Amino acid sequence: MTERTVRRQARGLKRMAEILDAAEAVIAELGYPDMTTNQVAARAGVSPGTLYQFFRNKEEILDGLVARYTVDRAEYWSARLAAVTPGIPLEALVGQLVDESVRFKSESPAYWSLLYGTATGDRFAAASQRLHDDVALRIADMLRRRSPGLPEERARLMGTMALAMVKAVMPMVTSSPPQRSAELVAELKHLLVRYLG
Amino acid sequence: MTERTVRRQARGLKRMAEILDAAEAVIAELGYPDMTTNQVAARAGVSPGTLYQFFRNKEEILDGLVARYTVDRAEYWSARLAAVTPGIPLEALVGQLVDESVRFKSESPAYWSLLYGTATGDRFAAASQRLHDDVALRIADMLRRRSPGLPEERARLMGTMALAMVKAVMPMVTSSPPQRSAELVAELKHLLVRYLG
DNA sequence: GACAAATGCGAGCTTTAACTTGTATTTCTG
DNA sequence: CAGAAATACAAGTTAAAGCTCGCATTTGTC
Repeated sequence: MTERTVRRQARGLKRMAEILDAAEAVIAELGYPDMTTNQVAARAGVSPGTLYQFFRNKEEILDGLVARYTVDRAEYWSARLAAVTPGIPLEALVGQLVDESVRFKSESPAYWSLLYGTATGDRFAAASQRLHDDVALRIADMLRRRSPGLPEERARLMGTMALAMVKAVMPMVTSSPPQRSAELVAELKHLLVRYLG
Repeated sequence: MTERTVRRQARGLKRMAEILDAAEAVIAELGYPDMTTNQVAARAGVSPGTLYQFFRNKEEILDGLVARYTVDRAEYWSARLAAVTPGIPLEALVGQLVDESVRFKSESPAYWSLLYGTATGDRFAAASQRLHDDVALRIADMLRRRSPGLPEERARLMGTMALAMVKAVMPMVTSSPPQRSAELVAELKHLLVRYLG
């Protein structure tokens, strides 16, 4: 009833990370809706009971993953942002960021799988919405660094749109043969340059 | 074993349409994964057994919906395509088509819910892939009508990209307050004009 | 070293949703 | 009209998946 907070030991925190790793792998393969908690437990090398020691239900696993991603991505984009020299040509900037997105997608397919969720339950939608807003804001920051005159409102809108473009093309990129894939990436860069320029 | 084909009577065809209507409504509310066949049957005013008289399993309902949509959309776009005068300014063309997409989306949310499926099982992905390709081809046709010099390959790529852009912005449009929604639509048109021009 | 709390197990409970089955009724065809 | 095929019903079966429970083991603290 009174919802005590549990004092986690080092072992417990490690287990939680292992369970999240397992969930990430399963989501990458099957997507969140088809992920089963027993699968995750088995993959993490623990029993179902142990899983529920750390996560009260399936949705809390999702929350944990999203939280971890958010932190990781914040660090990643901060580093990227700092490395951007203000005078870099737009072509080069877009080229780099798109390439990195493609690379990241192939490394962390679960992240994208979450980013697409729209019609899969409220909690799920809310989680991916948070991720989306976070990334869009970081893109807006970057744009304003490059063009200090850009109004904040406009930068946000452009960030949102740019992210939407990348999101839209990404699944086609990863599910196509290499040549078509390269075509799509090139076209996406071209599109973004025209839009942002 | 030998998979007989059933001779449908008029009543049966009508029932099938009613069941698909019900499925469409449920998908619009909950999405395909959370749709239950019992729900669909209840909404259609038939028993579960009757539903399974016409659809062997849940996926076949999806197939039926997609088939119906494909036919409907083919007719719709054919009519649109014929109405396009070759000399129309790009702004007007894009403006019209985006507006119509927005209107259609608010009328048939299930269609879009299907169009987004990526990580929800093979059959589902294949179905939305078919829808996607079909629409992209029709956009490519339209572009080549306007610009006869455009190579077919290039037109297809542009059609695919343009559809992806619309797809990407649409969920934000319908889940935002009217003012923001209008902003997003305007920005989408601007983006498409810059890209296609 | 002792006690409490955290961790761990895995069999099994419970619910839910896809689907079946047996039977009754309506419609088409000769 | 008669038989066959299609349509209709709803109670019931089944399997899967989320989650619980009782108990054993490990870890941290005094």
